[in-house]
Amino acid sequence: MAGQKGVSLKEVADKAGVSTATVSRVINSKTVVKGETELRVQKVIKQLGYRPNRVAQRLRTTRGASKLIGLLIPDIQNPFYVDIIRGIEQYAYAKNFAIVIGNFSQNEERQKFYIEILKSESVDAFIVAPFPGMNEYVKELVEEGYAVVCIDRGLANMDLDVVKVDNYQGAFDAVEHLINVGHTRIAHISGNTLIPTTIERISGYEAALNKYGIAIDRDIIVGRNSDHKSGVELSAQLLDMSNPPTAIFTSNNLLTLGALETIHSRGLKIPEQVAIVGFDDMYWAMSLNPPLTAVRQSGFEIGRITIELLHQRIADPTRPFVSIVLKTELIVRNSCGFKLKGM
Amino acid sequence: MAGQKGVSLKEVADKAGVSTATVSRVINSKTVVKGETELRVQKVIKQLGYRPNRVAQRLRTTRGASKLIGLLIPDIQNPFYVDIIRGIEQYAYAKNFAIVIGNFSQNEERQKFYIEILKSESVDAFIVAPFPGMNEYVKELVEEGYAVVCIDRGLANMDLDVVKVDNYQGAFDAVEHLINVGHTRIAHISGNTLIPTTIERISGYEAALNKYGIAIDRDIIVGRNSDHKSGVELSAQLLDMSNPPTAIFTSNNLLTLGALETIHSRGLKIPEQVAIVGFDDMYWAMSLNPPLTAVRQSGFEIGRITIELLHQRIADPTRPFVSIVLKTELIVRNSCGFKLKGM
DNA sequence: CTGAAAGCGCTTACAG
DNA sequence: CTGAAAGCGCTTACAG
Repeated sequence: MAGQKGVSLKEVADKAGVSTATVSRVINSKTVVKGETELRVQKVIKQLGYRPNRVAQRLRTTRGASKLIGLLIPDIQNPFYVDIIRGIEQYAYAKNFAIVIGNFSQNEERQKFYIEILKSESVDAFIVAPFPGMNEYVKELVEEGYAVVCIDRGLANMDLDVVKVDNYQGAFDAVEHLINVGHTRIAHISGNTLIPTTIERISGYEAALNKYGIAIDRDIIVGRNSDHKSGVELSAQLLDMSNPPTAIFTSNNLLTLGALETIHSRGLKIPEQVAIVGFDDMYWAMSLNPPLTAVRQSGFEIGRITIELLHQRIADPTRPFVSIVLKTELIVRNSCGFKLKGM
Repeated sequence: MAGQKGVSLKEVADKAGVSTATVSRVINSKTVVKGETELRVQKVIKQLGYRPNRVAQRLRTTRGASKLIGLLIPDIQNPFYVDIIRGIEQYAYAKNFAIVIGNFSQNEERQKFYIEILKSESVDAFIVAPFPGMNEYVKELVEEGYAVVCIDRGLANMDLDVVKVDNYQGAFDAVEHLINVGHTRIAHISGNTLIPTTIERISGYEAALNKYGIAIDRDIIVGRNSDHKSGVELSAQLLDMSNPPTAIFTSNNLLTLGALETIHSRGLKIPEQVAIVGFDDMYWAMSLNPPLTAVRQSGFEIGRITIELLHQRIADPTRPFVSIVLKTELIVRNSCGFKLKGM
């Protein structure tokens, strides 16, 4: 069980013939240390391969300096969040931050569980895509003085820094593309309407139809959850209509995959028999048949910006809240068809 | 920046009129505390909403009790590893363990970086899918007395607990299925041959061909890296041959996706013009067109078993090393075609 | 510029 | 069964 512990500050101090305070100073370089002393200490540090014990550091220092950030992710199976994690990590790597990930699997209870764990691990700050609705737990975090930045969506009951994407515009672009290519009967499979993101995408969808004078038909706007199963079932429901849509706009990647499964299982041709465009690009979207047309939101970029905001917030807790809204990009591949004559 | 710190042990002790030692005892319940005292302390704990500070606990306790496990993952974008993470997490959730993930992106330098970070975070133990080849860093970990369990592959230079899948048999089954269905000219896109897994899959491929008396043609066994790009390029190379294969067996999910991209971009029909079976199932494999036939290895199960082994190893560091080999399952969907007459 | 000392929040022999 | 005390490995006023 044992295993030798690492070299300690004290050992370095002894060997260098100085106090631990001095060694600590050269490591943190906050106060001035005489050049000669510093060199001597540095040498011993190198010699002994000394690495500060972060646990001890964290116990000692006040919040904001512990170099540990808690990351609360709704679903690690969703590639969108994986991209965000990668963006955050990139920065963490460079800045010697460590990240603890709590994957709460779209479960409020579990979100709470991870918040508790991460608190008792003394994280400096939290990055969270909050469980939808009134989120008392995340709200509490802020009230307790933690730096918090939200991704993908904010809180219903509190202002916060949030970095997200222009969901309205992204949805608008997708649907406009469908219209440009000749569709008029366009369905929308939306997600969990407790999530603001879902609502914004519905608005974008409706706005595009309005712009082109296409009446909105509530029968072909369907939604339940933002998951694969809903995609499978709702697309089936749509396709079963006596007057089925010729095109579907899906509100996220899981829904898209579900719809695709249904469409293929019925042997329907895309885009000839039914066109599809989805929110969220996937790195394997061109391996699909046909390659999928999709609204890309850069999770990586969201991650990068998020951690920058967090950094600022730790440095200045009084800075006003900001909302960063990134542009989406419509990636046109082959799942919507091409412009039809005369439309 | 501040934010009140949580309630401390001392506060609980004061309010309950006992020493901190006693409070600590009721929390860890290692020694006997008088029923009455215990009740009183429990009540105060509840009242104050006290939660032990894990950082302080970790600083104090010897290795093996800190409830923190380091997880070294080669590529968080690969859904196989995501499943493993989920399996591990499930258990962590139940046992009040916390997990720190280091995603080293197939980069040895970065693997080392994370090992250092995790060490200085005083993790109890490591779970690692080691960077291929002689892995001095992981070896060192073991020598320093950390509990280590490997996933997917072991170390070339040291015996260790490892949990993996029967790669040989999985590959064999895939290729045999291709043969049963009528193919004789079967190519193999393999991966990084430094990874034992890759080698085992090649063996399985060859064994299946041998069993049915099909000559092995080195020209159609191609391999470079285990990534998407290699899949795109190597499949193109195969398809460009004057005598191209009628079927391809790909060594992992990324390779499969890459090959699919090439096949679709050439407008080739699957399975009529080229059949494909891949190692690694993906949760969206049935959304592909056609739904992909694949060798499933349960990452979730691997994760679950891994953490159990780790638990045992922490409890008994002298237990002999074991290698757990899980079965794979061939999921037959529609990418290989059906039995042809007369074969 | 540097050291002695206190203390972060715990756990664990050692006494009693 | 319980408490006083030491100590895990650091950092940071406070003196000098």
